[in-house]
Amino acid sequence: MVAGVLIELSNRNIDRVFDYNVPAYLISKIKIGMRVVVPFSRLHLEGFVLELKDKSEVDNLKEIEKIVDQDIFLNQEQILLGRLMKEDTLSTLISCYQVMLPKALKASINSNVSKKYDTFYKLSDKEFTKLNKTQQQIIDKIKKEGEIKRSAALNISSSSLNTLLKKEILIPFKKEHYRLKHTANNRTIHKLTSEQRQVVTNILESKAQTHLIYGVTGSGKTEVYMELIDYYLKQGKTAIMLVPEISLTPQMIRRFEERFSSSIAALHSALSDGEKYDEYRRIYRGEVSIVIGARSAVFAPLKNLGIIIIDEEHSDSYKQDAMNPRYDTLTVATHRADFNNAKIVLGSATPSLESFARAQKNVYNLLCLPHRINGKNLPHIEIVDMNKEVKYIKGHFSRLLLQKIKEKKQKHEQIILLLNRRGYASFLTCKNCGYTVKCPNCDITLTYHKSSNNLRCHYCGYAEKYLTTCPNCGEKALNDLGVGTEKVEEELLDLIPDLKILRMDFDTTSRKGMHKKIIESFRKHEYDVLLGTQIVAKGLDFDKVTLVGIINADTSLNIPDFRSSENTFSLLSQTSGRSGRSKETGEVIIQTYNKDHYAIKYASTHDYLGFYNKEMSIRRTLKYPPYYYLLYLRVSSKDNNYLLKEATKIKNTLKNRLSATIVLGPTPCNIFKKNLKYRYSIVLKYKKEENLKELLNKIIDYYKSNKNITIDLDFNPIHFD
DNA sequence: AGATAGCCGTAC
DNA sequence: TACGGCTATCTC
Repeated sequence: MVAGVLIELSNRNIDRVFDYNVPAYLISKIKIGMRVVVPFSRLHLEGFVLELKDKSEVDNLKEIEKIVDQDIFLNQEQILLGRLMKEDTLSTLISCYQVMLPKALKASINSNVSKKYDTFYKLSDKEFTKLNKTQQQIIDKIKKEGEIKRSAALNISSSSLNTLLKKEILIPFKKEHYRLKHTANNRTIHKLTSEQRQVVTNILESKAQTHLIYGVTGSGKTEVYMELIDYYLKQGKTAIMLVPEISLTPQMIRRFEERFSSSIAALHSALSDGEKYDEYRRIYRGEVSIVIGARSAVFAPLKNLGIIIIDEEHSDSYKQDAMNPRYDTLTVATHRADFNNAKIVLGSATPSLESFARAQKNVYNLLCLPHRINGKNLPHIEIVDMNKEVKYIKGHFSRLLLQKIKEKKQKHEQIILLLNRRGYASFLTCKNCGYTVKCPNCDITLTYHKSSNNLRCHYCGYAEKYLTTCPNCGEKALNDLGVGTEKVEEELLDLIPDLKILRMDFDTTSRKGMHKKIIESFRKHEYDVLLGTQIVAKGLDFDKVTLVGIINADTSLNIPDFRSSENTFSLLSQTSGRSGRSKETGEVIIQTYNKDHYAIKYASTHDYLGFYNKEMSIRRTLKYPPYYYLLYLRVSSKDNNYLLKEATKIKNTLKNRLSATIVLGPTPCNIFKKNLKYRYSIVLKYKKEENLKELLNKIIDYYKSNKNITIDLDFNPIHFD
């Protein structure tokens, strides 16, 4: 027997099947989708078996060395999905398969991610007489429960236990235990409002594949999701529940565990490799029927999928853009829905323009939840014009915001403050000559990290010591111009000394489990204020929060990105939505220097539709999504002259061969130099272009052996750097 | 990715 | 003619 194996190296020259003989002793074991180790050139590499056949066209085949994992391998659906993803993204096929499996499964690192076991005891069939009281206790317990965990038996008596073991009355055995604990459920079911019920019924009765729930913050989307999932579980099907980031998972998991008796698995980046490994195997073995997780959970190998829910669908975390394959979660979900005949439900208070436009065109089924479930109105939003306030500003705070914070504290209510750090980093600039400290490898400003007191490059990891003297002019005038949550916390404490402030940002949440801790202690009202970056905008649900303050609404407006208005609108709306979710009506204060900007205006009146219409007209004029598709093509090389020459050649080829496409560039990338390589981008705008992928494949093929130039493709890009 | 074979220039 | 550097090719 011969196996066609796809090798783990992600290189376009070898992104195809290589044939190997299957040794006799593996013939009965080997299956398509299994990971195997094969000799390749002088290397021993892992690969996936994609074909099994009688003979090969090639002579002198080498042999498969071993099977990596007898139990976990790509199923038929995943094999197909990989091919579709390759077509979608033009990435290597191997990279598409690699994202589907947690990296802990890889043979080379498998050695330190092992299964964990507990020791249990059960009764042997040995006759026994004469037992003392504690021994009898142990025996009784085992008779009642069938088996007993070692730790439980030790609670009774270790010496009695040892005697029983010595007499071989008890036999020890090992049982795997999964690292992540999932708390038992209490079947808490909230009764749906009639509005929620209607949405559920509509989705279940509709023939559409994809549904968009446009529901204001606090409208109870999660209850709708759970009700839908419940329906499919009762049909014997399974469900995937996707959330944007880890920040949402603990809360979501808790609510799901309170409701469902079937087991739930969690998959997200905050899990250790071991935990991921365990969770993946639980899913694979069919021990769970609901998977909750971030982007990559869309690949969860659940069988008989009934529904995929994408919560906060506007979130940019659903696009993988830092690495190949640059896939889009919704596209993957659609392939899986096609395969399983499943439904997709998107939900958001601020749907992406792309999704809402599709809903308007009836490509998606549109459902609305216009009211909050607590019956209260959406919070009242007040805009503070910081231009007029300028004389009175203390630190970053206007008079109104400060006064409101004091007021709420007095009433024992809680406050969330958002420091909008999108497009805003902490960096050092010389007051004397204007010099900013940059990375020697990448053309970007180094970011100042207070915790480690050094300057770090965001892109390549380069770090250098914190400077005080300017290397350019020699003056002691280097200054930290960025604003971090630490600085704002200091300011606020100066102004209101007895305020209890809890910070939540990348630095405070990077340690494992910290995120959950912060949320829990704020929920217990151990603090008055939760001060954080974007992370506080999403999905958090605290009863006592009645004031949300947005310290600086503007920074994200200034990013050179066609989506900056949309992102700002959605950030403001989402953050505002954290206020007044329970008994009290909430308040929101937005501090801005651009009070007339439409994103801020529409956000302050909770007018999604108004924003949508305005933004759509701009997108139409400027030929941006959803009117046009975008492709971001980036070329990079260490040789700038050569690169520019080749980039121009590529641009001309595209321009000459594509009739219905707008070709822009080549332009130096926002990060012109990264990791010692220069970068240019070419942007394509198109609606329908039959030959696009064929042509792109030819271009990629032409350069695939050229080590001096790298081509990256990103369809429907989110970031342009 | 990493090894190798082929092709050029130039150094002695 | 011998060696180094560059590039294209190959790995079942």
